[in-house]
Amino acid sequence: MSFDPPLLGPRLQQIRKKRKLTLDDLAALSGVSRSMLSQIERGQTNPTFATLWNLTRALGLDLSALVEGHSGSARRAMEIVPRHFTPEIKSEDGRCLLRILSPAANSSRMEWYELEMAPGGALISDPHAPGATEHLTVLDGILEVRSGAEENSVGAGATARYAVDVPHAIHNRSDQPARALMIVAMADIPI
Amino acid sequence: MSFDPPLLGPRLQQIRKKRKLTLDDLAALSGVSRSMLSQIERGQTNPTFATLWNLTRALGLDLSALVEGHSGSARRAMEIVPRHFTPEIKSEDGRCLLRILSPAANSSRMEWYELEMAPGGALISDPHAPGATEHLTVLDGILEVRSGAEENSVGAGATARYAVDVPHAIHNRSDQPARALMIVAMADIPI
DNA sequence: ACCGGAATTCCACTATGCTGGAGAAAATTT
DNA sequence: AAATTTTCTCCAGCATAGTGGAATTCCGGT
Repeated sequence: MSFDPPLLGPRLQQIRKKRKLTLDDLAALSGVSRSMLSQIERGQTNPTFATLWNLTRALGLDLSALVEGHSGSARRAMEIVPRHFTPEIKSEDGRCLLRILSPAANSSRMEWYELEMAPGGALISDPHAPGATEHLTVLDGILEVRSGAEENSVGAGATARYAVDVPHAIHNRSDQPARALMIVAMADIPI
Repeated sequence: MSFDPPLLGPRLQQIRKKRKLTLDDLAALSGVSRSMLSQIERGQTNPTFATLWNLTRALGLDLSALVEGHSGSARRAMEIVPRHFTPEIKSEDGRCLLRILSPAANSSRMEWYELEMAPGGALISDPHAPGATEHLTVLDGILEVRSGAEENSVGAGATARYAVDVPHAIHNRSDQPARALMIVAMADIPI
């Protein structure tokens, strides 16, 4: 017994064009030849797993994203939350500032914050619920991020994804202030 | 650039044996030859998409189940995504840069980005799925945000929350570059 | 309309994915 | 223990995945 695989081409081409990438651009990003990309998009070949893997990694997609579509529901106008209305959490020593960016009436399982940390600052946390993860993108400066026993240095533009159902911490051990976006997800998002 | 694909074999064999299937059984179920199944399990070949599709359909699995698998194995504590591995979307005129911060294997209904927009830049979008909302926090500069017929100016530190299941746009009409964090939620988060 | 450059498709070649049958290894039965 | 059956791996051959370079098509400017 065998099953007809769905078309990958149209979706791949849609994504590529949406990102304003040429076949050459994507070839350079993914290590898959221009010819092969063209053949995939036109449904003229059946790519191997390694080729698909390279493609999805380069495009920052999940494998299934090339196979499926999306879905969602409804909403309204616009709310502006001025800076001084944005809730803030400050550490005792004043070196850490967490600004709560997610909405107060937040029914999702995610929260997001802007973190500002002066030199010598630290954010030390106990374990959250099982399965919880954190995604920290450093916008400026350098931060050390620890999850359990593992610690890494994260520079500007880089993103750390780590478990926070274990003790975790963020330190600014440099002599420059740092700024970061912190997303906390309650068990929905695998690393 | 290319990426090493993860091993499929161990997971596939694990599933097959757990279900008490021989290679012959699975070959009949999936239409993939015994030899090929054996080669896949031993990591001796790189299967095509059609072969993988047949396998996952026959086993009643999602594609990603063969990749992520190992649900019982030790989870990695932290992943670091360096800056240059962060997928980017650039506008034609080069004035807008979107960096995709959310993870590739994103099973949540949210995506998040960092947006950089030079003076004169614009991000004009068609409606997303019904119910989708966007949460834009301006880090630096000033941006004009439009949702449907409503438009507002958003300064540094402020957050705009608005519907994106209508035509929407972001403009930088100032003479300074702007930077912002953009969270896109598929219907989970009310404004 | 013409032109030049960019983007995509075509082409021919090599490497390998995939097969069915044979043989080897493993498991079960006598 | 030997014989038999089941399961898996090896083998050789065909089809095609994937490539780099050439040719064609597309697109914007004049």
